[in-house]
Amino acid sequence: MPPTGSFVSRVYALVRRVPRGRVVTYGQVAAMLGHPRAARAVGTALRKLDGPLLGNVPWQRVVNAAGAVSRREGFGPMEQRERLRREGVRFDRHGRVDLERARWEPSRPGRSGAARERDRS
DNA sequence: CTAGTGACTGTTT
DNA sequence: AAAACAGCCACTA
Repeated sequence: MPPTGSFVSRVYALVRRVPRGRVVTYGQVAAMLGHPRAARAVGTALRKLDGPLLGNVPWQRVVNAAGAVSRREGFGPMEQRERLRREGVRFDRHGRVDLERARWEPSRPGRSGAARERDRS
């Protein structure tokens, strides 16, 4: 387990708050934690996810600035894309998410409420 | 303390 | 649109 209060544990804590069907970017997470230039370190943190945390941290909801699933060692982006699809996240033909629509921001209302009203028009 | 190591990102080819 | 580059960073050996 990462030390309480460490950058890594704070990344996990934040990602846990991302709702189903919504995504955030590495850079966004870094910025929200007060380290706007630590996007890469966020990826490093998620890469080390294991044990019980794997089941408690919705790591699939973190994508890169282009809205795509980043490449990594081990397994391909298949699993992450599948997990997101299962939550209702749509991908375009380039395998990218429409961040304008799916990006989650704590301040911004979710799919229910004002946002739905806004999208109708 | 020094040197890598990437689930990153904005800029430039 | 895609690839190469160059900063950036927490973490690890």
